[in-house]
Amino acid sequence: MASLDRSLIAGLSIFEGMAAADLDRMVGQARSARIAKDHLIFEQEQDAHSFFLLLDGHVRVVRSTPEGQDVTVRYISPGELLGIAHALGRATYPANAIAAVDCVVLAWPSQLWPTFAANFPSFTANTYKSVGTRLQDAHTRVVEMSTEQVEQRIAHALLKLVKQSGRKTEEGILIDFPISRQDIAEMTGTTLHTVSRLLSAWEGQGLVKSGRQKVTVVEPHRLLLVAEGRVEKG
Amino acid sequence: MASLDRSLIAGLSIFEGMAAADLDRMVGQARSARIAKDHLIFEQEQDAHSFFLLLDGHVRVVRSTPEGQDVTVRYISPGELLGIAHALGRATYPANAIAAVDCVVLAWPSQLWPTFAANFPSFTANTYKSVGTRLQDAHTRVVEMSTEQVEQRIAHALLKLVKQSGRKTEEGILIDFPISRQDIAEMTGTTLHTVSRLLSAWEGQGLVKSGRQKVTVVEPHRLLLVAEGRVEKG
DNA sequence: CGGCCGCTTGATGCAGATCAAGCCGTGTGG
DNA sequence: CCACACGGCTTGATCTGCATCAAGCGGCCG
Repeated sequence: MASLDRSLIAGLSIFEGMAAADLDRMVGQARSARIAKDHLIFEQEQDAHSFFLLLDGHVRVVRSTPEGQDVTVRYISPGELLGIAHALGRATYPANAIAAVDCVVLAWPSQLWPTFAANFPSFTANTYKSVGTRLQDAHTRVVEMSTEQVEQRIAHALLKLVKQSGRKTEEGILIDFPISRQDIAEMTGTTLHTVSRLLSAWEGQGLVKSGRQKVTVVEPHRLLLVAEGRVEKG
Repeated sequence: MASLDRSLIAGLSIFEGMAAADLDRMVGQARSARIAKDHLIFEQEQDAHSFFLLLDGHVRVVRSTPEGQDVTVRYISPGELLGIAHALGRATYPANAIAAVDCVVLAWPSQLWPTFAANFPSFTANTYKSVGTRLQDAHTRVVEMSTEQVEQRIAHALLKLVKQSGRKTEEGILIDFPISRQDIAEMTGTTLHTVSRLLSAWEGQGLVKSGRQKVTVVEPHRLLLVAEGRVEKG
């Protein structure tokens, strides 16, 4: 294994406020791994042996129901933690984590968590702050599902993805990993058919451009109007 | 103010593992308050000056949308913390907290949180464990809203309330605080009309008994079958 | 005693799921 | 290097669960 170096992680906001020596100590206990596209990083219900930091790539976190329906909980971007079940008092992973593209992660054994929590207070505080954000996000999503039409939910989902992983191109802002109609449906509690129809309609109005596993938002501002339900349907 | 005593809080699971002296230290910095039914304990968007422990009563936590629709995030039972925005890196409360009945709370100024977090590690760990549970609950709710019919969601909601605040009576298990059709609708993303129709139907089948702001689950086991969608409609 | 709040119940409408059929681009194996 | 199979997408037709609209009831509280 190539030796790991604190330069991998210094500068990530989750490590903000940590001394260089402490960063070295953390990196020293990590192993790195590459995960090929479409492979699992961890699996729902399984023993939460490790927690992870995504260094490169994009990860989809999916909860599967007993009936076999999948619901996407969130997408993880580089610099974020995942699989921190132990920090939240759980012994198993609550969902599947799937590499949306080839990924690189750092992994620590879960039993190190208590030591890290005791010795690296800013890391701990930063982690819980991000857990707080996730809790807010989850509640926001419950509110959206309770009060908004499908059209608004899909618009909100695209805007969230754009904010999180948008890359500027000459056509607009591209969501920077492969994402299918089905994936968007699983984020918004609808079907790929409805997503397809709406994207087609929006493409007709010049709001977005999209293709096979690819979505570019051309007019974020007008899409936001749709998301907020402040637009009449043509 | 009557003097507060650690016997108020010793024995609550959130304080498990704490020394008596530390409990005294925490209680010593709290003030207690009574909140009359239907009054706000804290308000969405306002400065999160305090966090609270519910000693007695029941609290409804509600997010209001800009359009004025309300979504119930959760119900709080005695022994639970609420308003811990600061612990999650937020400066304002994310929702309204409304006393469902007359309540008694302990309140601590939010600026004490960092001290508590530094000095009372088991309290901190217990708190984050319960935050973890809330995050799981929120995700479960997103999954339910994405995959289940209204009928199943309402059944699940009633079973959750029964588990959390059920009181055995001769007729069945009573949800132990006033809860209206509208309240249940706000928990499940539906309308009071639909809730009313379903409760009437279930009453006809002997599954529940209900009246003005009152629901008793007569046959939890059969209601669970409904919740899991394993029952054909008569 | 009267008004209001919580509840019930019928009638109607519609957003979006489901059913169905076919297209296109891409990667693969012959 | 081509064919073809498969995965992702589109688009029409139909169906339906639940919201919405509408009206009225009853009991609790002031």
